[in-house]
Amino acid sequence: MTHQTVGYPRGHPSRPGLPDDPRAHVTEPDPACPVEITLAALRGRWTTLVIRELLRGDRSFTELRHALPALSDKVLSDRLAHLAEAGVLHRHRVPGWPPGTRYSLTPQGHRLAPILQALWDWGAQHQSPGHE
Amino acid sequence: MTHQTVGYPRGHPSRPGLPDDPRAHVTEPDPACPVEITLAALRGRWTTLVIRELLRGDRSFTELRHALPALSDKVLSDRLAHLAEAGVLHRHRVPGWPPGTRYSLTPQGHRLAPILQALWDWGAQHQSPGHE
DNA sequence: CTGAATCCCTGCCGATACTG
DNA sequence: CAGTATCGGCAGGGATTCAG
Repeated sequence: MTHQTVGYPRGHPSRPGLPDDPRAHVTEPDPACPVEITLAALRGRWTTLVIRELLRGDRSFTELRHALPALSDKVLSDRLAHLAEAGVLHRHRVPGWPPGTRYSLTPQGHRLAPILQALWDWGAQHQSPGHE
Repeated sequence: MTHQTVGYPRGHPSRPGLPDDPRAHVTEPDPACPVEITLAALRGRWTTLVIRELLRGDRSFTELRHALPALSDKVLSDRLAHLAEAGVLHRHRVPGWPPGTRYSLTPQGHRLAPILQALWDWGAQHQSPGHE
């Protein structure tokens, strides 16, 4: 997926990174676009479910597998690696035996909560009127 | 992609569709999840760029092609069909010659603006500290 | 002008099996 | 326990071509 978005019709002289921002005027998908960065972080099946689990507190690999039984090892591993690289979560290896790793959201990851909330609200509005 | 998200750590007794909502507790991807519905609407390369153009006003097929030169007919057609089905935009055929079709956002589509803004802001925060 | 049909190629997802 | 390696299937995206 790729994006380069945002740009309110009416003028907000200098909102953070908006219509004034040159990046809001790109004519083709650009991985450096902030919108794309965020959507890239959220992309992938299971991704938001993993984030939801971590919003409730830190978790181990096994706890995540238990919370999402239909999620395979490989995909969970992929998601965790992806989210770690995206700066959404943080790995913490616990020394000793049995070897353990805890996963917790970074501050940046916690800032996804209102976004997920907004996505939820839009989708809920969409289905309640039942226009489709 | 699939999601079932949202769920603030701290208790909000009855926010719209949140931790209290049973759908916030699903253990596997569900297309009926509001979060998934929204992400599905935004999914696809070029999708948010098309929405951005329409946020600035209604457009014709050709105007969109001109605004996004690297976007092929087929993909633009796909995106418009997808967004129309998602309830984001509305087709309006103009009778006469040359045959024309105008595309404009639905009210639901306009409600994506703050979401795209939020996505932008998160992504901008992400890259300014330059942690990657 | 506005699309739909086709073809190919790539990347994601899932299952299975294997290491530290 | 916490992953990685590999393989196959399938859907998405782009170019080209054709039609209303």
